[in-house]
Amino acid sequence: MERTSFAQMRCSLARGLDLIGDWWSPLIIRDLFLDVARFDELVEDLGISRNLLARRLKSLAQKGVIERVAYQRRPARYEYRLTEAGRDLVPAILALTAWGDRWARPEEGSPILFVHKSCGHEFSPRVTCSACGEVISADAVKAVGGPGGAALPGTKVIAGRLRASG
Amino acid sequence: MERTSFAQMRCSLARGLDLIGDWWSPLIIRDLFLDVARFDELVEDLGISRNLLARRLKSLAQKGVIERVAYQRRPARYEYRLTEAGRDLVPAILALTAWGDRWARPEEGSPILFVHKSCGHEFSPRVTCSACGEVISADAVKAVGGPGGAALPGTKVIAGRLRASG
DNA sequence: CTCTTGGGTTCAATGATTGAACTATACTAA
DNA sequence: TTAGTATAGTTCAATCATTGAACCCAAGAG
Repeated sequence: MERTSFAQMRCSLARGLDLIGDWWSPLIIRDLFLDVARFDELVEDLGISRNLLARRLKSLAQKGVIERVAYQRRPARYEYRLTEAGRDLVPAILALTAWGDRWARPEEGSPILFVHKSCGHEFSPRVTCSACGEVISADAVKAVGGPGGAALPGTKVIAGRLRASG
Repeated sequence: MERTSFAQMRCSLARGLDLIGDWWSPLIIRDLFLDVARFDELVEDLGISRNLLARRLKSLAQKGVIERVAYQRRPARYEYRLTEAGRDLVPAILALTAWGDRWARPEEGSPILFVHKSCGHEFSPRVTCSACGEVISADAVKAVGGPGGAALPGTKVIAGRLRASG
């Protein structure tokens, strides 16, 4: 009766969630992105249990999203850094943050704002179409089956439908 | 010793995660988006435990992400639909799916592909800057403190830093 | 009047999360 | 020399959540 693993599902969302690992992980990745990178800082910032943080960091490192790096020897001290995969996850996390900001913002206003260094403006992350550049809404997207689709747990019903409608 | 709630954190990512509720929820939302909307279909598609699905659906409905709608009376039968907030979450989920597709794709290829109805092209969801339209990378983003920031659990260290650097 | 369908509940067993206490190493100051 | 501090964890008991299986109930359908 372990928690059901998403790793074997034929769904990139499920497999992505499996890499992330659990509920605290997005906040850990947010913290690493914001340069809160050391064990005790993470405990203090998040209020997470120390043993749980230790396990999460190990899991994220093992999955290749973060890495453990010594920032000094004698005494050996470590911090955690985003890998390439981890940095690539940041925009998706920003998109989720923007959603939270629209639908669950504190009364006092947004906790964090983002500035795009390239253009200098404060901005809101938007999800757009790689083909035409337009902002994407749920209604404008049609899903079609890909070569990796299969009717396994996680996509048992979906796989057949996408193949039929393809 | 309940699971730590993210609802009071002064972080839109944490609050967004709190709305989503748990690990299965993104997959449930994906299924609703793909018109797998009925209780038994969800159980079959995902392989989720029935009692857990029931609790998740209640929680998502209570948080305003989905709604329970009778699609017939006599006998009363229900399906679940995304609310406006739920539909607005879809692009963020697509961004996460695209990340999973880059870093955890099955050997056989992508399980699902997306077509943008407006332009007719298959596409990959991209996160872009609302000000200049450029694709965003982690390195190009600077975070600054907003009016809702506060040094509470979840942002105890971050809040001070963002205020200082603002 | 029995069977099937849809939409759930209830239950025991097992894992995961929590918070507190503890460990270990190396430097620092008195 | 000795006490104290900083960093980075590990160990532990108690509680919570997740799992899978079994069960329930109403309303058609045969």
